[in-house]
Amino acid sequence: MATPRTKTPPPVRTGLRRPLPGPAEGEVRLGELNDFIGFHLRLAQDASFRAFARQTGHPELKPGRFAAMMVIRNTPDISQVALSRAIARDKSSVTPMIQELLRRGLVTRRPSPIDRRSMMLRLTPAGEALVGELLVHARRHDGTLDEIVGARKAEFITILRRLADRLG
Amino acid sequence: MATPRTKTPPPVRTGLRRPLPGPAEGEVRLGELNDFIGFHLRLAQDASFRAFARQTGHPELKPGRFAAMMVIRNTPDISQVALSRAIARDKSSVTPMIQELLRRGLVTRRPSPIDRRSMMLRLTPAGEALVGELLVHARRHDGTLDEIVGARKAEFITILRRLADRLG
DNA sequence: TATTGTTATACTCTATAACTATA
DNA sequence: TATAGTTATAGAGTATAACAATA
Repeated sequence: MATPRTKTPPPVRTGLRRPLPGPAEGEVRLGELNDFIGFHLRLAQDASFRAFARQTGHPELKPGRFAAMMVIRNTPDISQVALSRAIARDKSSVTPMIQELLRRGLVTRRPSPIDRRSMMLRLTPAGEALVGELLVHARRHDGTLDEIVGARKAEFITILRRLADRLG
Repeated sequence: MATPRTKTPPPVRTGLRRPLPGPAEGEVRLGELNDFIGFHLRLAQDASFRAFARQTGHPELKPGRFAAMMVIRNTPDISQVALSRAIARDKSSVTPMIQELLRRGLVTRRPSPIDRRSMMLRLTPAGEALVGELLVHARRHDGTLDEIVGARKAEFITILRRLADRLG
């Protein structure tokens, strides 16, 4: 307080968050939290997200973008609203996302000839290339998850899907 | 553009996000995304989070706060760093969270007699009361999740825990 | 009337880096 | 040297509401 603080330079944002240590053994007691599915869902999703961001060499492209590009790739000429439903986000959240992908030359937008309100999205060749590259990392990442999940992968995914479906 | 837009009033933030519709059947093709654990983890976590926020009558208290309060309740005199590890967040993320809980009279902070750098956190009676109340909703929420998950709940949680542990 | 997409607006969460005080 | 906690700073993610164009 007595000494004037030197001006803080803007922190460098790496976008690559380092892994955070989990709770140290015996350090804390979670109590009933231990029985809550929601709590563990959050921790697992968070860890998975971080691990993916770390492993892919593209810290600027987050899993959310990757998922959107995958959907566009698998459903060419999809509209923004349909995309927003597929990734469970509001359409107003999709707009800036698509704008970024457009700016980076990864997707194209063409007006639909059928419905002049809506736009048809497609990946550009650059977009296809990037998705292909990210897919390598995504597969490796999911391979890691597979090992952790074990033999019951299909059942595990079924349950996750059921959760997402029924809670919507 | 031609017509000047009337001044937009600041949007009302409810904090209670409405449920978003999932992908409509047959509308999109997710392709390989369907096999990725990470993708379904995200959708399930997101849906669970929203459902919890909707059901509890306290839109101002998010699951993150609830988890933190539970940890403090179960581990009285825990330090902020230990808490940050328990909830897998950086200590700098804990500071504003604790400040909010302090301001609202839900926790107390006392300097540790052993280590004068660290603070001991506890719930106030008001904090205990709030946690107790939220716990009712959390239990109901998790009961819903239980039904969806089915008989294999224990195994399901074990897998989630393993994911969080090994990906850290 | 309803829907697609955009814009204005703004909140929440979270992190990094530097800093102070202790250890 | 290392750790506990704070602060300055800032980016990512996402939402609500109103709007224009179209259905």
